[in-house]
Amino acid sequence: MTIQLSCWAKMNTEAYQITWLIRRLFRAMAERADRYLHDAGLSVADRAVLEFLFPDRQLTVPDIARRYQVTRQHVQATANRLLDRDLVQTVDNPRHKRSPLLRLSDRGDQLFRRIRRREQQVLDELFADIEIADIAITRRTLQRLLDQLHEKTS
Amino acid sequence: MTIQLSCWAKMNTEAYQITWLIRRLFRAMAERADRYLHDAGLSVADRAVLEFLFPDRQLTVPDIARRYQVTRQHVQATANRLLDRDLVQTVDNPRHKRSPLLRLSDRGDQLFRRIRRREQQVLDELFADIEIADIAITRRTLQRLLDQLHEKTS
DNA sequence: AAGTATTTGACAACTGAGTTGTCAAATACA
DNA sequence: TGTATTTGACAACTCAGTTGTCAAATACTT
Repeated sequence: MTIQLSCWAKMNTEAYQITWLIRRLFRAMAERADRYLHDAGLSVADRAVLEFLFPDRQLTVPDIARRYQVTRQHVQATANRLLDRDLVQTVDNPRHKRSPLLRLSDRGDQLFRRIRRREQQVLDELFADIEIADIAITRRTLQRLLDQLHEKTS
Repeated sequence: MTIQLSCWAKMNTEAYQITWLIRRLFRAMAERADRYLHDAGLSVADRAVLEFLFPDRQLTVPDIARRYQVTRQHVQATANRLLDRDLVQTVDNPRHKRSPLLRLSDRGDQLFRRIRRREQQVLDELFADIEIADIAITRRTLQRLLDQLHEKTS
């Protein structure tokens, strides 16, 4: 991550470094997350679906897929695994016979709360040394980058 | 990304949102990157290896693996693809008969320069609206998070 | 110099988080 | 009514990696 002064110095802008850092952080965080998710027997995808249903939302698989910006088929597979493990339940959907609403079961709710508590501990540690103002600016900047990316895409 | 006021409001801290944003940005950026990398017939892994050799470094496969923090076997596969396509060349390694040094070929160098130019355009656009001070703070904050994560891991 | 430990390329099988594509049933809309 | 879209189930695929094994090359210890 050292600044290199050469004909391609322009690429070593802070902007470029940010994109690089996002990649590295994604991998490092995924690795960290895997550790405690694995204890609970969950994948990242499982966790994401649980989060959409937490604390008491009722959504269909395609609903979640649209919000998660992921294919319906992928969410379906994840939801089916969670149903098999009784972490989510189906609720009759008055709007569609074949596409039930999903909600957390008691077990799912408890498990997800445990996971969030663990995550909060990790986050508290991770951000302990960083000034609140910087955190706010970072969040806002990342949000703007994401908005910018999505704007162009759609 | 709306703030929810409930018993789990604490989780909707800015810290939590940052980790969420990093995930989303990673995916959005990968999607974007794929578009122009695909035109050049490159994968993200290919690009990473080219970057390690740019502009005129000579490294072995295990060297790159260590710097990239990725398995040697994975880099090997990538390097072999790049060798097949004449984007990199081997140079005899005085320190190891079976493990040659890799360097960019002329084609590889030209291709990588083209890619960087495209990337710089995308980055310029992406960061156009964001204040320089915010970019600096964001970069510094992300770097500190990454350091923090690696510190704990090792 | 010999013997052991480590590093290396090649090969193979696996994983995780997705993707695309197809089918038939259910629903929405003209 | 008929046609277009949405949905669950199933299957095959991709991408960026992983682990594990083998034999050859190198490095370290005595």
